[in-house]
Amino acid sequence: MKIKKLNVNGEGLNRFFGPLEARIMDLLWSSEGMSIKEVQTILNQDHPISINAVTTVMNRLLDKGHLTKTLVGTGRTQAARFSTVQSREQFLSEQTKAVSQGLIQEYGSLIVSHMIDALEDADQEMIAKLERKLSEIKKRNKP
Amino acid sequence: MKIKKLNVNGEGLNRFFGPLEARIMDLLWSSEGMSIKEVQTILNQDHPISINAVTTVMNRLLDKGHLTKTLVGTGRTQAARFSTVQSREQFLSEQTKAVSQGLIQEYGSLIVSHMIDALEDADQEMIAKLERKLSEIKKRNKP
DNA sequence: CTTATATACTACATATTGTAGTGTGATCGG
DNA sequence: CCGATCACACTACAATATGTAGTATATAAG
Repeated sequence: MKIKKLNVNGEGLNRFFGPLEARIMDLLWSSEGMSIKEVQTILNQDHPISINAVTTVMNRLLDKGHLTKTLVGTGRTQAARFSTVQSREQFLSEQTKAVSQGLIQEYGSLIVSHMIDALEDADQEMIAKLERKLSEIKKRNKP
Repeated sequence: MKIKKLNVNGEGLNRFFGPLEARIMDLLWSSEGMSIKEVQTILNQDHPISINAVTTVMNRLLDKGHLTKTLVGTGRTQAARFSTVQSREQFLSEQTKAVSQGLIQEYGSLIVSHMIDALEDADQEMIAKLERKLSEIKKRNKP
């Protein structure tokens, strides 16, 4: 359930998945589980996609441990529901944590500097949050 | 000269390059340029590697813009020197900056939190640096 | 029993990376 | 001056990841 490669470009889930994989995960995170057919129907509204393509990719996500499958009914009425294993929040948290830890360990102050630079253009909120966290750490480390 | 994928696992240059690519870049960054043969000779001391493998990978790094080639002499005495385009520092700075910016833009406070958590176990020095940077930003933003 | 449906299995295309075989041009030794 | 040798290029192949599609299977409806 851990991603190996991070797409440096690309937005949102595309950082962790291929384009089709990302759209599928997105749909499943926005629902309480869907059948392959349901996923295909929705994706097909954007641009034509075969049910086979969707099936393969969903099974791959299953193999990788990102999805689980629950069989409901049999045969023609069988509508296996695919659901995500982690919530979107859990997933993003886990992945970004792994990336963060790796980068900090590896590149330390270099990353911190860049992060700060990136923060300058960003939210005041975030900077405030950073300050609070910092003072927490200080309190904890040298009491 | 921008890396597309970041290997979430792996150490050092292996985050940005494949294993062989990384070893080659490392050698070239530790020298003032080397010929293919020189690189192969050194790599071959660790484990056997053909000059062809080295040649191909170095030419790929050339194609990607990570290396430059300067021809010296001709024929059998021709020893094309391959050198890095950027210094290791420039390269790492550029790449980590790209990654940082992307992550901050995309995941904002989530990344900040994880960074901070990762920092807790890390250097006091770095935390101090972070504080200084923070107060700089504050001064600049609300004077 | 035939057919439609939901899904699986298999196969193929592209990109990336590591590896190796063969080809080419030039110089050196005899 | 001709063949061996060297440095390098070009091409090809394997493995992996991802997107796509053809065919097969199981089952329920009629």
